[in-house]
Amino acid sequence: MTIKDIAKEAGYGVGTVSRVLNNNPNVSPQARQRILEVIEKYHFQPNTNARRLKQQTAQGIAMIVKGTHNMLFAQVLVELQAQCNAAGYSSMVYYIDETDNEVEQAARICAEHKPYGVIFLGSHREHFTHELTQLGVPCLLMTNSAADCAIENLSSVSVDDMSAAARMTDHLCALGHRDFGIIGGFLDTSQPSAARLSGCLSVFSRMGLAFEASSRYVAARYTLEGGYRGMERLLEQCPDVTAVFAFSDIMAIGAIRALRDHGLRVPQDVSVCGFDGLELADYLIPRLTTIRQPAQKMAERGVSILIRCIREGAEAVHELIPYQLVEGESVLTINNKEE
Amino acid sequence: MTIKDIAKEAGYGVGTVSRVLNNNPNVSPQARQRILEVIEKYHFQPNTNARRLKQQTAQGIAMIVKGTHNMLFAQVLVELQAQCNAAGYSSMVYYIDETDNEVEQAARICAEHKPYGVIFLGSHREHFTHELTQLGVPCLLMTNSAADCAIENLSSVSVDDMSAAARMTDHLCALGHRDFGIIGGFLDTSQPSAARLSGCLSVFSRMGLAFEASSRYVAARYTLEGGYRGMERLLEQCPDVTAVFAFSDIMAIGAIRALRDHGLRVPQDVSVCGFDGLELADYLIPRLTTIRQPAQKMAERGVSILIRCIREGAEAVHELIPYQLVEGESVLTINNKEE
DNA sequence: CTGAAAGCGCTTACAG
DNA sequence: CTGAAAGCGCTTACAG
Repeated sequence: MTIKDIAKEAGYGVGTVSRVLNNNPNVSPQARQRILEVIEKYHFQPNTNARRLKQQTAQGIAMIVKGTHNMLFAQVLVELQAQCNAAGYSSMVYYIDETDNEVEQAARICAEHKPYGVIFLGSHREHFTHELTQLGVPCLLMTNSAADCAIENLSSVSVDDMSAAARMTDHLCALGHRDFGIIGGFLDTSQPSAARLSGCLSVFSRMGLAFEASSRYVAARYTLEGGYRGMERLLEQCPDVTAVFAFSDIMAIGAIRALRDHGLRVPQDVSVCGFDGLELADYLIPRLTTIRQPAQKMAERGVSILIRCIREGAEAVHELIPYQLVEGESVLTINNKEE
Repeated sequence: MTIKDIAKEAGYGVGTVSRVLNNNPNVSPQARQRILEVIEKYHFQPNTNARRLKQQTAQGIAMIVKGTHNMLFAQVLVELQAQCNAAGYSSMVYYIDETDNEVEQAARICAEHKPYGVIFLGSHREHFTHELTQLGVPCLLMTNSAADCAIENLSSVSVDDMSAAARMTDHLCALGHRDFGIIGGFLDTSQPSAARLSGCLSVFSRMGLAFEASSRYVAARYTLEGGYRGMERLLEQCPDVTAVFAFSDIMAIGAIRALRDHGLRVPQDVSVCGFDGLELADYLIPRLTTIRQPAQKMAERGVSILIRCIREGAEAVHELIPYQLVEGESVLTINNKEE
């Protein structure tokens, strides 16, 4: 069933059928009505490939998400889609494997779907090379700064990871904590984890605190199980910790469960804080002390920046969004008896 | 940049270029090499629309997800994608608004992308009419039975909601509970909630228990906040409840937090159980007693069924997957002093 | 192994 | 307002 069949059945030419399909006003009411009838009768759907081939048209905004397990991404994604729709762009989500090269995948997706722009959620820094410019469309990295990539078509929106981690560390220190454990991502691949760790370290050094990273920083996946196992390793390697900083809320949940399974209570025995500020964090018992990355605000800024790049050919920008320290119930003041 | 430009630059015809693009063996090594060079030089990507227009080719399997907030869907989705990839199909995820008509959206998506098949996660039963057959491809509804829809191209894979809810209710009764509250979805739109409620009711009536649905069944959205507010309403309407059955784990988390905020502990004061069996349920404190819907198993069966329909034109089937009652720490035995 | 040509289903000036 | 025709970029028999 093609436009030709419709034309024949309706007794008009293909051009006229095409016009009614495209809401072109230059069609007589009776022609329109008759053609609409036939279209309805056969539930005709014009071939999009042919249509696009002619129109050379693009397709909204592609969102490439690395890993389906990240709840922060899920939250940001919802907001991104809402913002895109509000701005009149359709959006398309592509989940790719955590081990895939997102830039290669983006090239494939651009070739197939010709989006106006591409948004990345999650990234391995090493993949973001100048090859990205060959995509030929504006790109945006979410929740992760790409300022130091210096790729001309790549913008980014994120919180200042280093500063946020430092802020949380300061908070814990102010409450009397001195013996820290950290559960974060793998430093060679997770840029945000590296930034957050350096934020923590800067506070430690300012406070004159020793921090044996080899035993007190545990690298794990950003999952419940990662947090759980990471906490178990911390308990082995430095059972004296009074405060554990998990670099994601999900990891923090895993860590809290591990502590409980080892007979320790949060926050009475050990304080635990997270990072992300998921809605979930606010419903846990204890409510999680965490750094909130404002998903809606980030999405709003991200889409706005990307659209300026698309429509006006604006230059890439790297924007930092204010984070927020959320005080929950998972962190307690400590009286350091040793001091 | 088109195949024609490449052909000219390489000194061959477009046919030959097309052949190397498609790995057709009928190309001399030197032609292949030369053409590949030129392709590489310009980073040429063939136009997918043109390609598809010619090949009339389809595109893997479309997954239409209603609402981005459902964690069970997120889990199932991951498994579905893995299964599709393993079977050699690419997959594409389309999130649609909770208020959208998923069948209309599916029609649009089929017209645009011509998938081999469509998988629905989440549904309003009323939208699943015989219009679905006009999609012309096999469809599959996940986590929700479509047996009574009797649509010839629609299969489904789900647990037996009624039986699962009855099983959980039996379990609670066996532990001595008599005063129940239920937090579920809106019965007019959520088919699974209706089935689960009827499972509960069947046990109540078998046990000779009165259940005033108007006050003891609270309808809410399947969200943390829905669970929280639902629990608050239960506390108002029937403060005597000893056991609360939430029809999703996420709702259960919200309910537990609400109880805590009203000075009640779980499970010491009130028992709470969920439904879904998310990985998260196993990391909460207390671990959640829940019905596990085996995401991996369901995805495996779903994809296998859909592929048989696609490849062999097999008839739609409606398969029930065994659920599992997971005993966590959120439910306690009760001594009914009144008896 | 290669090229010229037809055709996929549509849109859009162009001429009427 | 309408139709005939060109052409979007590719693939694929067909003939050599």
